[in-house]
Amino acid sequence: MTYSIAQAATRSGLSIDTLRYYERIGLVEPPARDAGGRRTYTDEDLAWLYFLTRLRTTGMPIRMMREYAQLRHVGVATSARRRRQILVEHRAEVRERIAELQASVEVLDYKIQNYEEIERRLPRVAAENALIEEAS
Amino acid sequence: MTYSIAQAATRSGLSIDTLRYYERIGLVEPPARDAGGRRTYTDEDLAWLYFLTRLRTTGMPIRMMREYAQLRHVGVATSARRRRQILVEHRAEVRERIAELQASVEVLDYKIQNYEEIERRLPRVAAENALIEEAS
DNA sequence: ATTTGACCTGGAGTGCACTCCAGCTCTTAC
DNA sequence: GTAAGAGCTGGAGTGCACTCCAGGTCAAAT
Repeated sequence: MTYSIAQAATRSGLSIDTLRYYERIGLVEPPARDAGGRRTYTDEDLAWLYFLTRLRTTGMPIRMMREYAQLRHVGVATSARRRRQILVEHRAEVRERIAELQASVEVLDYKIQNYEEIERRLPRVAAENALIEEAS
Repeated sequence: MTYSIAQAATRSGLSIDTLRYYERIGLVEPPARDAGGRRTYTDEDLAWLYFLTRLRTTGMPIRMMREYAQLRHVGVATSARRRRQILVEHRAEVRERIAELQASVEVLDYKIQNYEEIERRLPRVAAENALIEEAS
């Protein structure tokens, strides 16, 4: 089973242009072509695209994805360690990022609570609010 | 107590250029100036900068931060509701983002485990690895 | 008095990750 | 056999969020 570029785009959630762009910059190996010169993506290609979208979701910069991508082609024995290392380091960064976001959610919670208090008082007293506002 | 732009930069974690940039685009009110025309930041200014960095951390686009920033200056009564709404919506997005990242961490965990298995086998059999690799 | 260093302004430049375009070819349906 | 539609290429353009720069002012230290 193979897929046209349009199908690959739909299934991967990337745009057709992005697919070609990723190929240009060496993030994906050029897929096979059909008789008319059109790209044909395999399930394996799609699996790699899926993994790339996961890495992208986590904010991994393209140049790092490219390093990883290119290690795939130098052979397992020589690069498995390095690839694992990249993922382990990146996972640590993602975990930090999650912690940062959780801290930010707490700040948002606090601010939102503050506004709720303001709104509860608003119908009654308007002058007070400047003070409440300042304290937030 | 007031702070020079260099001090404000250090304390907020933003660069001097970014501080001036934020002012230009209306994210922060122009701070007071000293006799020589230099910016002097108050603790209140710094508190706002801190909150901005929290919003930035969560990936809020600058145009939304600006909408929020500008609502601060139209008065509490008229904008508290809208501001709360912005924060509530944004908090929902941040929570979604956290979930996405957690899903990605799981994918990373899986891949990393796979590499660990490969590495355990590597010293013994090299030919096997291509197969193991495929399966990942 | 002059040198040093921080700060000022308006505007240009940068890096990233796409996204769009013109002009072309190739297949498919009528 | 021709018209429509999908895909092709190389290259230009976009939006975001800064970041840097030239040329100037101002205040404190020597």
